[in-house]
Amino acid sequence: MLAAMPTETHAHAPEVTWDEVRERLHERGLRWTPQRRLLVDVLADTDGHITGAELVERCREQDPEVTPSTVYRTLDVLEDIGLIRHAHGLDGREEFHVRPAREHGHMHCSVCHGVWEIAAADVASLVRDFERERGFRVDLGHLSVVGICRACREESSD
Amino acid sequence: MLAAMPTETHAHAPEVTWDEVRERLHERGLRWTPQRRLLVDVLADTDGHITGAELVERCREQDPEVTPSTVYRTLDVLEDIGLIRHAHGLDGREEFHVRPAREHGHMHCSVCHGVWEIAAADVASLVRDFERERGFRVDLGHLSVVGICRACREESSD
DNA sequence: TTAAATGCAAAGGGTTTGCACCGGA
DNA sequence: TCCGGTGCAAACCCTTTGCATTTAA
Repeated sequence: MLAAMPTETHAHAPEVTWDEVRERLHERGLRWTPQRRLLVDVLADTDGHITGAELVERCREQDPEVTPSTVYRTLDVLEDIGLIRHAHGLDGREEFHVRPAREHGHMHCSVCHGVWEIAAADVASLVRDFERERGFRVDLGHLSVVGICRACREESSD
Repeated sequence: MLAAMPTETHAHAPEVTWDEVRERLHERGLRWTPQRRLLVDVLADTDGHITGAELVERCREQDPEVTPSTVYRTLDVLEDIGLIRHAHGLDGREEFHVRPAREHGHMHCSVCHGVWEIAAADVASLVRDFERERGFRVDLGHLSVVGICRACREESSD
């Protein structure tokens, strides 16, 4: 697994940046603990999405003392302050993803289980249509499009 | 939901009707048992979507002898023959739905937890765009759009 | 000091599996 | 008869919770 490395700066300021986590917590009377720091480090190293169980595992690799309960409780807190967000993967499990500079949905290939991001622009007309025709406000961050990716289609000599 | 137009559905399992279930099973050397009959009856009574756990419960209401393992195993079989299909609900749990005459996706309101169908026509341009621009074949039956419905938006004095 | 956070262990909930028996075809 | 299906119980996996203890602020 990757070692924790310096956080990359997010070009387009998300609501909360890694550097701000500590103060965000403090603002709410919450605390900055070694365990939270570890989890935030792990998250900062994560590209895209990751399940709670995987996060638990990665944290424990670096510090076996960390318990699942702490990880899950911290995930809740981090979601509250807007650092991360969760949606559901192909298998239905929760997948957390780092709050992106730009909100986006996910495209899952049911064959290779690959996951790609869907930018707002990619589904702009969908969002617009749902809004206009049904008064439904699409939650892009929760949008999940499942299907078969190009590579897998070609592989199965489609 | 709105009746829609001819769908450009993808080649999927042949449509299976309730009457055909028995013979479909037989074709594969599988058996038609009282438990399967019960589950099929329950499914036939179900409008839209339902979780595995709920199906277990409904079956047991009618016949307490039925066990979860049988229900889940049968659900697998029924999905194999194309009678039902599953996607994931808001909470990430599997939700089965009766194989519709017309394949469709689902729209979930994260406030009231309402669920509506999305017809192929409603997302035709999305499907087309993904196909053309990414070579990605969208699985409409697995499409899940989460957001806030009109009623809930109005209720929160939007 | 003191409430928040942690570790531990146990519970939970939905789903799956191993196995011996049962029963459709 | 034969092999698929069933019930049972236990296992599983991920996640949550209660509670005593630790610790950040």
